[in-house]
Amino acid sequence: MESVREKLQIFVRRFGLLNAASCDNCCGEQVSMVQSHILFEVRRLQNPSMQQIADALGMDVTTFSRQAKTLEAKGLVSRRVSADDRRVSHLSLTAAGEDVLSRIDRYMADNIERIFSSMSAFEQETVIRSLGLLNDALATSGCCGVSQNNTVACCK
Amino acid sequence: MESVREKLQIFVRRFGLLNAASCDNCCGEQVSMVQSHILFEVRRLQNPSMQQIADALGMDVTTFSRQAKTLEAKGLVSRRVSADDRRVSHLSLTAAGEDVLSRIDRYMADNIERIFSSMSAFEQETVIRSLGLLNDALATSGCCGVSQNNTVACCK
DNA sequence: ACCTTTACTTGCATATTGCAACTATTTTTA
DNA sequence: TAAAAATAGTTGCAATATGCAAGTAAAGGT
Repeated sequence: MESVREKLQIFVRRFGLLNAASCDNCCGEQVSMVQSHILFEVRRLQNPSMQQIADALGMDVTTFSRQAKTLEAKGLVSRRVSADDRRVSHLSLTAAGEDVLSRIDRYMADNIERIFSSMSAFEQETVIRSLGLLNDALATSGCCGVSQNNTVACCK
Repeated sequence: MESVREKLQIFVRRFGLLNAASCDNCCGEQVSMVQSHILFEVRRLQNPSMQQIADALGMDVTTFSRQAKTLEAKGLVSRRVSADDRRVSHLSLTAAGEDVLSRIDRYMADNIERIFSSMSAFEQETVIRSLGLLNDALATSGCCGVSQNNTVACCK
């Protein structure tokens, strides 16, 4: 029998690969997979600081700093120093950045649609509800991305 | 409203982080995250060839070759040349490898239990069934890990 | 004013990755 | 059956990603 862990592991891996394929196929050399995750989060959390994004992605701020610089150089994000606190920089998508991200969106949406198309309407709804449940449970349990000092890395 | 894509993306990222934490927390310097995925697959596909594992993980064979060498050097997997075809090497877990993997298993199982504990029995069952549905749908759709030449990378 | 904390950046050393090119072993084919 | 093509896996190499330690600069606390 397949364990829950196994199901999760395999699902996550497959979706990760889909994600990678998405970067490759619709914006080729433009962005790497981490970079597409960054674009995704910049849009999701509106006007986030560097630290916020790094936390959301569970990545080291120093690594993030460099990736942000790269994305800025590519003209996909822009940076604005906060008026309140001049230490913090807020990132936002440029028009080009939004464009890249929406191409990725479209690719993912197509694939998700194809994936879901093999299910009945009822199944689809069940699956979507389950994903919501899982996300809530993950956020509540606070056990993802917990580092040794017990700081939660990602579950905002 | 949160889109399905958003739900999936976030869930996958969180689980990925949990996975990373799992490597860190229970076998620290021992194995990286990709390496734990490799151990996982070596066990799952019994006596797989190099190519098979690389395919399952959607990774380049050359990268895999090096990772395999590292894991062998660490004494976590062992390699046996096939009798049928002396080009292929089959990998298997050593006792040490099984040990590491089962520590990761335990860590993951604990976390998964904690995550699921906030749900009702009914919800748990729904979620687990949904994961099965999703995996089947992903495998059927053949859209994960499809590279430019249309070869499916992972959905065996 | 001084000390501490916070946000972010850089130096450095290491690890990961993919492509092209290589060896070794089948398999095909002419 | 000998030569050609395909397959499994390995290296060279150059690019990229990563994390830690140490730095700068700006707030905040006392």
